[in-house]
Amino acid sequence: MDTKKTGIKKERIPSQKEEEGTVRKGPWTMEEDLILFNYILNHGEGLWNSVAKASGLKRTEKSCRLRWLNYLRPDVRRGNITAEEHLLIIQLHAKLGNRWSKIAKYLPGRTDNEIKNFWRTKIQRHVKMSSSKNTNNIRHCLGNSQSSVITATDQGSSSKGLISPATTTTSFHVMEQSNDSYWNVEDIWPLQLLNDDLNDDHQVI
DNA sequence: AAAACAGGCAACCGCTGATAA
DNA sequence: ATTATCAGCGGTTGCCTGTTT
Repeated sequence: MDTKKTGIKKERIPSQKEEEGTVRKGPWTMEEDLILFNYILNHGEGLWNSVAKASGLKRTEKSCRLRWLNYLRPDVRRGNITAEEHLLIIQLHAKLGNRWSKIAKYLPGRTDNEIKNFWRTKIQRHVKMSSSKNTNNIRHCLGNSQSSVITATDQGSSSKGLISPATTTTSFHVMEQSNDSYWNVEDIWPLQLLNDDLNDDHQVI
């Protein structure tokens, strides 16, 4: 999978536009960001096809949309995932699976891409590591629904009342105070790492 | 000091569902 | 009912940077 390790690169057939050199790819420049930002400021979100064309950017509509949603949008939060967000992601993932956009809705300012990356880099790796040394930890944690708001077996209760965007910050202390060895707190996550840069002050533009 | 390695993350790709014609 | 187009989603890739050897 990881071409960094395998050295195998997947061949990609360039589209006609790409071959003609009319579509730009790769990292966005500040100029492009400004153009897109100003265009959306003046014309509003949506109609990405026309955004891509009318703004004069040599980008696809998908690229424009992604850049806006993941980076330029004013309400996008920068900086590390907080402890509360971390726990919420774990809980929501246990319930929703890889529905990143759904999970993102419960984390204001966080993008599905950000959460997905976070899960893959931080959580999934730890789960693999800890599962190899203690396979039962996860099952034990998720099956023990008394102390967690959402569990893997909590399929029927869905979103009505148990958890919602308005109640996302509740109940984390309950889990942390439990005497049980939770993989999602003890194994996964050295808390101090996540609190390092909470006050980071990134500029969007 | 330099090379190799690994992690983090932005961006791309392909697929799917919704909607309009 | 069918087809075309658009928007959104999840998976994957590849670059950049920090760490280790």
